[in-house]
Amino acid sequence: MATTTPLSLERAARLFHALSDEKRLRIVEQLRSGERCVCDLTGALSAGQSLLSFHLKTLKEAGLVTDRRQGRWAYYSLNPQAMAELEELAGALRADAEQSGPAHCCG
Amino acid sequence: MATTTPLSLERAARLFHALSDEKRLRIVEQLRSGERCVCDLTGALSAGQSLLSFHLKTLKEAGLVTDRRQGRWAYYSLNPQAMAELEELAGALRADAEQSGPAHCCG
DNA sequence: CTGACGCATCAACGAAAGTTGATGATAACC
DNA sequence: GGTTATCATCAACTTTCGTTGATGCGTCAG
Repeated sequence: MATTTPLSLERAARLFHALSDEKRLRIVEQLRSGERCVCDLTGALSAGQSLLSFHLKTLKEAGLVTDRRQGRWAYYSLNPQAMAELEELAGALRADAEQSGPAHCCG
Repeated sequence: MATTTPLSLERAARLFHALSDEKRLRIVEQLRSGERCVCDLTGALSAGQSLLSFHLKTLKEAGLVTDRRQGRWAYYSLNPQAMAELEELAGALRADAEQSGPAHCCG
């Protein structure tokens, strides 16, 4: 069996928080099909450029996206490693196979 | 190929938000090994009873946990269905296999 | 019936997050 | 060199969230 990763709750909270906003999820949805520049995203989400920068920064600080500068454009794309980490995390939160019964309360 | 689920971003944001707090993650961690009453959790997290009720309500409203009343105790446990939904969601957010290339910006 | 226990709910507060508009930095175009 | 386009950053504001202590409700024990 694979040794379960340390499962840092602080890290987990950061990842989940970055995905806890609908606009950021829409950004991720856009990036699934490849990298996008900010101006593309403002169009797709019909949101202000300033707001997009804010959300992209949040996603970037969580490690979920990476950015690449080319000319005057900034291209953002998903970080596959972080997405894998997320999926692994979701699996790690599931209930144990062996339950410890209803248990005597406040023991 | 499997048809991708509707993937409601509103629902996804709700789930992720419920898990975006470290204390709530600690609650989930506790519940992985079976149901617990509130007084057990206050001990495990060394947090006030009022605060626990607040976080448990957040988790419950997101559908991640269920509660059962017995006598004067309230037992909380994980909702396996929601945990599965979470894992499925994490998988659905990964990048597509076929990328649409760097793309011409602002097309 | 009375008092103690377990829990939810409420009000109040401070902290953090989301939003908007303005400003500034860098790169391209004329 | 001056102008325009793309994007990041900042200040200011509003909303939401997390936290605490007090209050209320139901349940068990004496």
